[in-house]
Amino acid sequence: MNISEIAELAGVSNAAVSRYLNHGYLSEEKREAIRKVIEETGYRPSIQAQILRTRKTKTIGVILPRIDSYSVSNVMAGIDSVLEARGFQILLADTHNNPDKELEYLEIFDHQHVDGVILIATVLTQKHMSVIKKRKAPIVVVGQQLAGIPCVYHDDYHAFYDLTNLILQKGCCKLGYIGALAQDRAVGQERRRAYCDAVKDAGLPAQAEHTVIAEFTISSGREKAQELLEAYGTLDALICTTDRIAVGALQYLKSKNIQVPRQMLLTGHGAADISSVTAPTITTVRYFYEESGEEAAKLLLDQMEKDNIPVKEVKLGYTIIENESTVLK
Amino acid sequence: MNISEIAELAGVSNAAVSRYLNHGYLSEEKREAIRKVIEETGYRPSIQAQILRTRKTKTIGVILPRIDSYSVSNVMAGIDSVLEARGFQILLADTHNNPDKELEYLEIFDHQHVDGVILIATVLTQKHMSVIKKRKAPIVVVGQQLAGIPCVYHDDYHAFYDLTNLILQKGCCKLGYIGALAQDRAVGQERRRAYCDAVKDAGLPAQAEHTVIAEFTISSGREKAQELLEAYGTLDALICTTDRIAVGALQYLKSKNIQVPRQMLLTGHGAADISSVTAPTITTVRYFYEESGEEAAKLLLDQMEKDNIPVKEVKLGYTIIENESTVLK
DNA sequence: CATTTGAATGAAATCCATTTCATATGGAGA
DNA sequence: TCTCCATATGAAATGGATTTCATTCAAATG
Repeated sequence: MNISEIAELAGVSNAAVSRYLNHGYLSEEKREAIRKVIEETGYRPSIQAQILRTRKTKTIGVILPRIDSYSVSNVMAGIDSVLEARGFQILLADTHNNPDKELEYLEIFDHQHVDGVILIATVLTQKHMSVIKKRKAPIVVVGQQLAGIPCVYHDDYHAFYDLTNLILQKGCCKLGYIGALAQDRAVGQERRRAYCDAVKDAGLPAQAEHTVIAEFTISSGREKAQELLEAYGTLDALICTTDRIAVGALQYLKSKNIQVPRQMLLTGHGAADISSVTAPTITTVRYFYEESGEEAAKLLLDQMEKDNIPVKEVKLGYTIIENESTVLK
Repeated sequence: MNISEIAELAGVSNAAVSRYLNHGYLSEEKREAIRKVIEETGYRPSIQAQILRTRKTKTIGVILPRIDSYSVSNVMAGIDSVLEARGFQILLADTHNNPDKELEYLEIFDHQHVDGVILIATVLTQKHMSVIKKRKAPIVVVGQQLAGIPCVYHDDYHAFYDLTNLILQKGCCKLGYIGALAQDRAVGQERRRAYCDAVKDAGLPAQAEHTVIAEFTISSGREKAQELLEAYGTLDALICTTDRIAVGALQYLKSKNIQVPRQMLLTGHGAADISSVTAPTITTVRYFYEESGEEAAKLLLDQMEKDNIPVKEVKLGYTIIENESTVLK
């Protein structure tokens, strides 16, 4: 069943059928005749032929570090809900945390395939920058700020500045920070910078030294908490860059009989279930992952539909959720 | 840059270039000439044109209930790792728990788009069955057994039969079960059936009555635990169909000063972090989600590559992880 | 030596829609 | 009455590959 057969059955030309499908000039009689034939035959135009001709795939490529992550899968849910409603398909590219794969997929997607790309980024190298800037198809970056590129990111700096201040206001003066690798600018650099600025602004510059780097796991949190405490002696508050790390830290503190929050305050980040079920529950920061996905999808659609619009960089807020681990009774 | 231009530059016909790309008969000289021209021009054949002609998209559609779920995103990671390695792209369809959407996407994917479909299923209606059976393109169902359809599923029955027996062997005789809606055959029906069979086989048929249905949330677990205990009096063990529900139940028990495991044993399912960070930690069942995704992808590829192969139904095992909530000191 | 057989090749058909171009018609405006 | 314009229409070109078919030539087989 192709357009020619339909045309023949309806007694019109190919062009007429195409006009029917695309709402072009067409008399009422022909329109009706074609409608009838299509209904009877159940004809559906070949998407591939349409793509070949129009170069519009109605498909968006999403490149992400790993799908089985709380934040990423939530961003994805947001992206999907917007694109789905607009009739776009999603091509998924999971890089398994391999930054080279990101560039590879960008290249694959670029090569006549998708109408736009959303890149959920963690590490952005110099090479990324140049590749991204050179592309023609619309792109939106999620999770990292990238000057001059449309992006949606979280306010890591102020989230952690506020969080650190919250701790300082409780009277703590020997803080420690468990962070992440600096390669990840948002999570590794910005959060740490906020912690350091906050303690310095509070007149406690020495505290800015008390930082270690962990992986995003419970066991790493356990190890790094130990490392931190052994290196800098007893602290009175521990700020962790993720909930998982905070849970690991809590496990270590418990094993050493250090009471939270009585002897030490503790915070995490992410507002996953995990921080609300420990004893004590852990103070954390909520980001708006799903919303960031939605926002990114909208930004992308805007770029695709209108032309000559300004580059938008969207910074999303956060909510500090204070739980038992920072509340002194 | 299209194939004709390359052909002209290399002084050969279109067909020769196509043969070069597809490893057909070609003399060494022409091969080299074409190679050179392609290298110089950076030519890449149009994927869309290839698809139009060959009807092979090198794309697999994955339909799932929601991506922001622990189990689903892990299955997805498994699917991706296999397909990625074989050069397939993944088209994602998130139904947001709407079974009608599943059929819709199946239809969309069917309409000349993907080489195969993986359906991560929760609810399978009669309509699903008939639609699935009528399809021509290969399909694999994950998470539910479907006689006569290639599928990969977890051994829900034996997992919960074993788990219930584990509890019974500890001397418990007043059990309760918090399950899920029967629409979900694997999670709702099979697990409950296993619980009921186990208590009956142990000579405690009355316990089979002690069941309620919850949603997959912590708060629902809290409510339903209350409901169960208020309806049937004090029990000595509670079997929950997910870790989240178990965590909710634990919260309720704590609020009532019922000691776990001293006064009541408690189990969950899923082996997510959440069951390993509560106090006490909760005994749970691990499924092999990522492996199920991998297996499904392999099954699909098999179907696509070989013909006339038997329908395979793959049942994957489980591991019971005994934590503090069932260990009496 | 006659005859298969296999490798090598290009012209043309094919996949299936959209779009351009040329042409026709009826009505509005000058 | 003469333009001009919007509507209506189909033939043919287009997008860019793969595949069939016919043909050639050389080597292998009997």
